[in-house]
Amino acid sequence: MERIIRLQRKIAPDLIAVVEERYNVLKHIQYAQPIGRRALAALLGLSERVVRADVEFLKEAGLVDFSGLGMSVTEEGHNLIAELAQYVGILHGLTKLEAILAEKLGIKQVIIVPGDSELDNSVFREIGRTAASVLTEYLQDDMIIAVSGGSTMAALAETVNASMPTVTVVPARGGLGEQVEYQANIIAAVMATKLGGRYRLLHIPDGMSEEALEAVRTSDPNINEVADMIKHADILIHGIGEAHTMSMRRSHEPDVVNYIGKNCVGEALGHYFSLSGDCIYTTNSVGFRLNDLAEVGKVIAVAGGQQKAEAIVAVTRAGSQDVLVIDEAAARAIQSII
Amino acid sequence: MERIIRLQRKIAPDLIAVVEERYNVLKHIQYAQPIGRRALAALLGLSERVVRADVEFLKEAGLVDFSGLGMSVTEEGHNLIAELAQYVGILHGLTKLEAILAEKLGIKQVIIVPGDSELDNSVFREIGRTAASVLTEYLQDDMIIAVSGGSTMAALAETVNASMPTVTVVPARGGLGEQVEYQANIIAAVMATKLGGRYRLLHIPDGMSEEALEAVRTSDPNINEVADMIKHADILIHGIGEAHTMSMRRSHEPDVVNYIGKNCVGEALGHYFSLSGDCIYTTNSVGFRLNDLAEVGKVIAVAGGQQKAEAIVAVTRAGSQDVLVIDEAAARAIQSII
DNA sequence: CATATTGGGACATATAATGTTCCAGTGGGA
DNA sequence: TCCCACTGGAACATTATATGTCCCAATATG
Repeated sequence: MERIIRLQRKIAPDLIAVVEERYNVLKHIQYAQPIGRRALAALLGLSERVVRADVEFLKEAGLVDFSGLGMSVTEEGHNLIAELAQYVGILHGLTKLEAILAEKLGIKQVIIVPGDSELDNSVFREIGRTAASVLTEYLQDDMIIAVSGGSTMAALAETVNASMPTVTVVPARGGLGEQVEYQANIIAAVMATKLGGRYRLLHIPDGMSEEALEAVRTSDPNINEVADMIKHADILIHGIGEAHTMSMRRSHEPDVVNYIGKNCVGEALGHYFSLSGDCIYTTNSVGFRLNDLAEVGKVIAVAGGQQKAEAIVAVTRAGSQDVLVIDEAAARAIQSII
Repeated sequence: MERIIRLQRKIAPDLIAVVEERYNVLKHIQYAQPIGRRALAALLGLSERVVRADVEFLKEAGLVDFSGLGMSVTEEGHNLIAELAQYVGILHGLTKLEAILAEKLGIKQVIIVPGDSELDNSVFREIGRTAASVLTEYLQDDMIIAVSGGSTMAALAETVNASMPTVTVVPARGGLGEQVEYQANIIAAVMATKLGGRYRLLHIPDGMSEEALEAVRTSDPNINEVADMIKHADILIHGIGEAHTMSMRRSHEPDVVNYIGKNCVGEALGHYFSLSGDCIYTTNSVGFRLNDLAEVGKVIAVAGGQQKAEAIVAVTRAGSQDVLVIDEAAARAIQSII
């Protein structure tokens, strides 16, 4: 069952919308029968003509009957509703969940990729691809895109597929502590290459002292330039990490790791957040800072896996994300904790 | 699995064509990769633009890659083909089977309703509804429709749903030996009422002697009139019966029943046919005769259940049917005997 | 270097979806 | 009994989408 629906979503994603709509229409007729087209349209929030097209199909399929009083579902239609319920339940579950999470987390749009990226690597890649197509959707000429690091972002960059020669990609923050192919610099370069556009890099390690930072800043004018581009990026697209994992990976001092582990659950762009969404700790670096958010056009967050549920909640509570792309496992885990 | 596909066929039948096409395109790319749009279009027998729309979708879904050499399926696409194979196999199985049977039986169009009408009553009704919509498709003003008797035809008549006030419905043959609601007369009346049209009846029992028939004919001018309408009907729509069952039901003489049971397998419109399609025996009655077939516009045959497989083969071999509506069980049984 | 094929792009046209409006019936309530 | 608000059916202009038909620069292959 689940597998078929996965296939469906992959090979014909627009079809599920049709199925959902027809099921929904049928259900509403059952609920309010006998009911007329106009009343039904008002009930469903659809235009009369669209409802008409739907009910004409349902009539043709023998699922509804027409009479002078209005439409009503046939016995067969009644049976079908019951059967369709669980089918559409799974189908519709995610889009419904998307709406719920969007409201609860205060995000404009939540996109849930079916499956579990921790168990199924194809789901992981699918998150990347989905986020990439969201990005492509917003892309326009001469835009500046800021990207974070991380394995998810790396997968995303690989699947970007558009021609945007006038776009510039920059890393959202310095940070050289990680595996090289997951560094923001590399990801910015990869993405820019895929887009046929330009990129600028930031060669600044995470966690430098204030003094050292200042010294590098003054000695290298490129850094301030890039930092300024980051602050006014048109699109910021970033991953979300678990606070503890990230603090370990970044080799912070043991007491800092401890402090973060005790107080924080989520990390994004070098900021560590508590579950309530407060920024508890920030690594020293050049680049994006939390109060730059207001200046940025669109913010797209990407993450997957139920382990990251708390982290996702923390980060989304902290700032105003526009789009959140997650997998089904994360979505369900989030639903259970908020 | 089967159930979901049944739901799909019911709630969104046109969508399965899309799935099939995309699967087909994907499969052909895999077979001939790397291949270009034009070559692929030629291979598939589709127009270039249509292929293009498909591959653009497949590309967006990450199932194919484009390069200067042509298109090739990604690893994910490769995996998906394997998964889709069985899904589309079932989906496509029937339409493929329709084509096979149409060719082997020499019928213009075979329509297979999924399921087994012997086991599932909804399938039985679905056959009726499907045949009714085929009928509606061909219906035009002032047409004369000849109908046979039988339970399948009764189900069909109930589901007819169109407004055709200028249409006249007549029974294809006399025949009063059966259950009243399954008689051709009643079915003609029901169907005419559903269409808002007229009907004419034939009050002649099956199996009268030649002399008696002649007597009734001369005494009642109405009979010859209706008989003439039948001969020039625009649409003839009839059921198919098992020879032995029908001969019993019609209370023929014991030796006739025996003769039919030994030599015939199929019955339609009072004619009994051998498996090879030869007319072995004909009940005496007024109305349609085999050599009237040429005069009739469209012939639609309807039947269901695997028990009727041989009967269907016999009847379709006998005359030129235009459309045959059967259920999946019958279709598979037919496939195994031809 | 010539050639055939590639993907990408553009644009007119055909087809389908949709918005909008009207109509003749027909129940139910006054 | 009459009126009114509702029904389904139909029509038509408008919009959106799909499709057919070219052309182009790039590129692998000989």
